[in-house]
Formats: sequence, structure tokens, C-alpha cells
Amino acid sequence: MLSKTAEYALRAVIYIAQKGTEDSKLGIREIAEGIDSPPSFTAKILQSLTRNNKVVSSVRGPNGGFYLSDKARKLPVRAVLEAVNEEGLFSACLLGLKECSEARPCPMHQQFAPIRKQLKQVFDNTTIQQLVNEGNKGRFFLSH
Amino acid sequence: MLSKTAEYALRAVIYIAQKGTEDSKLGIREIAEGIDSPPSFTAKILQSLTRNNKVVSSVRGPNGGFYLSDKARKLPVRAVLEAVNEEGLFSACLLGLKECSEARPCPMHQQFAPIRKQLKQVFDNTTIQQLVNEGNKGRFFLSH
DNA sequence: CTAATTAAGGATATTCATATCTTTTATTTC
DNA sequence: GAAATAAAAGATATGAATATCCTTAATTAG
Repeated sequence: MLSKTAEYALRAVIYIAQKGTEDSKLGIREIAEGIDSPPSFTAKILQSLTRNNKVVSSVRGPNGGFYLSDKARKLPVRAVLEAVNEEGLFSACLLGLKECSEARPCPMHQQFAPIRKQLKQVFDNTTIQQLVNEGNKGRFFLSH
Repeated sequence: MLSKTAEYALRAVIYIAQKGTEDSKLGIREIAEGIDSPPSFTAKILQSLTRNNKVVSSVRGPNGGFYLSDKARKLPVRAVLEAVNEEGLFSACLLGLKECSEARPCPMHQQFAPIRKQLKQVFDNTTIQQLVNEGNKGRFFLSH
């Protein structure tokens, strides 16, 4: 469904938003451990999230690390997928056909259209903060 | 969303059902050309569809090739994904978490559950023949 | 200013999906 | 039975996603 990159990105952002603040930032090791992901690879992904888009904030040096601004917490979850170029999910043809469109629909288009629409809605209308609240209910990620 | 393997599998099955019959089977080259896919790779995928599952029928030798039995045409589209081991789509956690379940939902679980359910319904309740009928409306694949 | 810390960046390695090629087997036609 | 045809099967190659490592730059504390 999603690439590993997108999965780690989402998990990392939720984790950082959940456990980090501007005063108490999270290091890459803690994040990777918390979301059970490879540290170096996760670091690369976080670079995309701090650069391209402005989802995650970071500071180098002692007491440095990653955190999410209040503004970032209000971003739609979709912003995370944007940052890692995973937006094909919302537009690509299910059968992988270039020509597929509303005007020239592939055999699965009509059936799939409403699903894609819902998918879009979820990622557009859910904020990162909302996911954090969800996550806190289930206390999903490792704390330590 | 889907792997290339799954995309080619779906396209191939629809194409074969659309243009082939037991009396007039389709060769791998025609299929690959028709659905715009690499011939050898498509051949491998069709092997999965003739073996593991019994979606596609095949005959070797002169006038041999691939076709779909009437029975196969009534199979749910899901059977194609089964044959190529792409069923994770219906069960895997969106965030890639092993522990995720109704009892212990990840932060996106509640939002994603109805989408996954719909996805499942589409693949379960749509038959291959229905897709062929859809496809015939739009005459999507190359004919020659 | 120096040393320590931590993310950023660049280069490289590994793995798996994707893709190709060759040989074998089954089937048909003559 | 021999030759031709076409899929099955096996071996191998390629490429992109995944993953690691090493160096650089920024920041802080002393």
C-alpha cells in the first residue's frame, strides 16, 4: 500500500509530535527505536521532512533533535506523504495505466474512484495532532 | 498502491478474458503487447495464475495459449491478487505495524478501516467478467 | 576557543522486485 | 515418428527502494 519510506515517515512524525517538544527534542536514535525503524534510513527520511516540506523542525548540536511546531501539528497528514513524494496514491490508476481518467476510465476506475476519494479525504482532513490524540489512546509506540 | 506484478496480472487477466476463448487462445506476445507489459515478466506472472490458483487456463504447443474458462470468468477479482500474493492490501496495517489490530489499533486504524473494508468489497464482489464488460465500454486495451 | 554533540549530506552497500534469457516439456501437424 | 509451436521452468541480470557508513556543518557547554 505505502512504501517503507512513507510508513517510517508517518510513524516518525506521529512519534515526534507525541513525545517531543521544542524544549525537549528527540534524537534520531530514540525516534528510530520508538518506531522500530532503521536509524540511518529514518534520518534520511527526516531530512526530506525538514527540507522539502516544513513538517518537522530540527536543531543540531547538544540538546538538539527533532520536534514539531504547533503550526506543523495542524498540518494534514497528507503533508507527510507530499514530503516523501508518495502522492501517487491519490491519483495513479489502480491498474497502472497512464491513459486512465474520468473521461477514459480503466475497467476498475468506477469502482475505485470513491475509495480513492475517501482516502484523499482522510489524509486531507486529518491533522497530525489528531493522530497523536488517537495514538495516545492506544499508547502504541515504545516509550522509555 | 499495487505492485507491478499485481498490475500486470490484473491487466493480463482482463485482456485474456476480453479477447480470448477456449477456441481462440492468446499467445504471450499478443497479451504483453495488448496490455503494454514486458513479455517475459508477464509470462512468469501468468505462470502464477495458471498454477497456484486456477484463474487462467493454458495449453502448450501449436494453437496453444491462454484463455479463461467460463467458471474462471465468474471468479472475484480478488482471486487474481491471491494468485500473486498481494492480499496484504486487505489486512496489512497502513503504518506497517505488526501489532495493529481492532483490539490494539494504530493511530490511523479507525480512519482506514472503512476504506479497507470497501476495498475488500470491491475485489470480493466484482467478478472478472464484470471488469471485461466495463473494459468493453471503454475499449481500453490495444486490439490488432 | 575547544571539545562535545547532533543533524545534514554524500558515498556506498544490500536487498528485493522487476526483467530477461535459455532450456525443457507438452502439444499439434504432417 | 519428426518438425514446429508455444507455454513451463530455471538461471541470470538489472534497477530501484531500502539501508548503512563516513564526513561535514551547526550548535552548545565549558
